Amino acid sequence: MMHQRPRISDVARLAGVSTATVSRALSNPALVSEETRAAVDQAVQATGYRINHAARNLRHRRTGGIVALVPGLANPFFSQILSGIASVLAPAGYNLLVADTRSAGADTLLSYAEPSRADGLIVLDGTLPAAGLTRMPVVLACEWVPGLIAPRVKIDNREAAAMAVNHLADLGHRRIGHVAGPPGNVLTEARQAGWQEACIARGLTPDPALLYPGDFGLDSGQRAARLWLDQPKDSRPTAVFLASDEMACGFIGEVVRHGIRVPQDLSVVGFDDIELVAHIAPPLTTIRQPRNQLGRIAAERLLARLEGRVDDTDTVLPVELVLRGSTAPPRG
Amino acid sequence: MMHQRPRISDVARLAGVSTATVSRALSNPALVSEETRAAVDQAVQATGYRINHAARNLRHRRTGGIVALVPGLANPFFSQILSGIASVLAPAGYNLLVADTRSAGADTLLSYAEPSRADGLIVLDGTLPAAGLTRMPVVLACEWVPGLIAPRVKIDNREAAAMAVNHLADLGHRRIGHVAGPPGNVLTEARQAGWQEACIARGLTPDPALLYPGDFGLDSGQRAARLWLDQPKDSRPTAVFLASDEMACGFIGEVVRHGIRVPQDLSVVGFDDIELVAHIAPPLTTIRQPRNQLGRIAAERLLARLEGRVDDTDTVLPVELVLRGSTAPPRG
DNA sequence: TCCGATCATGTAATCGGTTGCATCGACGAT
DNA sequence: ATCGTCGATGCAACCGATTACATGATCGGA
Repeated sequence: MMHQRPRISDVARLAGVSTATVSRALSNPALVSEETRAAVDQAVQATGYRINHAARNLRHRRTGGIVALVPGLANPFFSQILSGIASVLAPAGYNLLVADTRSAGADTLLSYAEPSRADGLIVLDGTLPAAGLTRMPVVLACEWVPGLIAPRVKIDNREAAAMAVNHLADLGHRRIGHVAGPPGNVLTEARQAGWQEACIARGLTPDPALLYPGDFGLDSGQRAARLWLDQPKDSRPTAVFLASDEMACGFIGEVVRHGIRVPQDLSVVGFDDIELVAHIAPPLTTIRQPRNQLGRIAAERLLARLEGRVDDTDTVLPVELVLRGSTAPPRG
Repeated sequence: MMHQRPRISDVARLAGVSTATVSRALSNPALVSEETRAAVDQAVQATGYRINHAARNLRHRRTGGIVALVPGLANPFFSQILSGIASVLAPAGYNLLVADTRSAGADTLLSYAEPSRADGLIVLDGTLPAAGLTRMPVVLACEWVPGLIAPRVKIDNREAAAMAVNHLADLGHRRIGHVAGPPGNVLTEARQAGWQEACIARGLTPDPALLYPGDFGLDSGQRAARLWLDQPKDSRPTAVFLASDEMACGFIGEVVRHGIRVPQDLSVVGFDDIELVAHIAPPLTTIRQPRNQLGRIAAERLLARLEGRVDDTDTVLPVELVLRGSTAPPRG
């Protein structure tokens, strides 16, 4: 009678060889003779043997897992990056472990950065403490932790913001507002700086009255819209660049509800190009980030690092201004 | 000079006890004396010892991981369920492994259902073969595999569809269309059946001309809209119930682009209540699914199963019809 | 004073593969 | 005929923690 699950020694006994030979036949077939290989294969079939990963990993001193630290799993923006990551890791034989940095305590998170839990880390959250992340190979994707030396895969957020502003300025807008991301976020800072610099470069004033707080979420876009609606008509911006598409949706939804027409009365540019915004009314003009590719490249660079190819350079992916229906020249 | 990472024997030597005592002090402190515990704690501090999970798991014959099989990680619908799952698993000390059933071969997927890779499985994809999934504890969430005996956490899709139809019928609509999900999907079938039955119950005819193919995706909503636009004005439905919010967005975007006004010319009801649809113009009337809760409960039931509490009943969560701006009485 | 119960701790087997080293036979070269 | 080489395989020591069992100390009770 067979015990629980068959072990390698069960296969060895049935094939009439040692466990060492079975192991070699399975993981490096070139090392064993043709006949032995056949005998082992048949014994594996007969017993229904499946390898025990825990045992193999213990011996190999690796886990076969990669952790992705995500600030908000429910966020469609990050899930598309995750999708890119998964599409690279799965074929490479790695497990993708996902941890939400929002719903876990700091100690829990750091426990993911242990070599016995995962072989590497992909960090999508720039607000984590750099200290805890140095114990294993790390790649930063999209966001990044200031002070942490590790390869980054990202876009040029400053330049991207400038593209948005330039587009609006080209249309003739002179007062271009900005709804920023959450305070302290590296993306927030880069995009806001890009907005400021581009305004100045075009001879426009990035007045504080044109800057609205936000946090990338839908509701904060709505709140920004209320602030905009409360401003006197002749001093409020005729165009707004928002640091995320979600905020842009919240913003447009709110102003439209108050009778404002987009783009006739107000032009709006978003950021990210999440799938949905091509289909809302009006379709959103936005900056497209190659999210899937971003995830894929981050994963590839981490794998390269695990194979010993160390390369601390940053990868900067190109963005694209997608012109749709939410922008037009100002009235008058 | 310390070797690589400190092992339990390093701690033992420093504390002047055996490895067994260290193990006990760490995992079951009640078993050791006060002084020993203090000595061990101090030695742990001094060495910076962290447990090796692979070794512990090998001995315990468990992995500490739960796999979620997701059809399309990038889909915001699923990522919210994942978020619920993660919020339960992390505090319980389990790793969440995510695998995208779309981007992996069948053999790869089945390899996730091995006891040495994970302790349990949460299946969000109803199109998987039941055969491979029986090797470990499974819970089905949202979608389910027909023929697979395992607890299901889901909503009453028939009833939910009926709620949508009844709402439209109450408004006075007599021709109510339906854009279905992908063929063969269990949700597609249940929702379509609910639409049919409710129509009949209200004395309406679920004419085949009122039924449009779809696949839950944005584009298929757009395609359905083109079909609708091509129909003669006096025979096309005055209201459409779509099996997903994404399709509803694609549908509305397309008809609005052709000068149709929602809800004046056409009423639209979606399904899911993904976050964004509250903010588009017009805000979408839809069926809300408690996605986060769905994930949480699925995870809790799996954990219960892992602790030996077997319970094969289904959990049916309540849905809610959310009234917004995309529905109104028909003209005339 | 002696015995059994109780508590703290150590010894060593165990979880299940992997792999360095040794062994052995066959074969080509000298 | 002899030696060196090479290919195939087995032996046994790992990887690092857990835990059944054994041991020894302590203590209360007879």
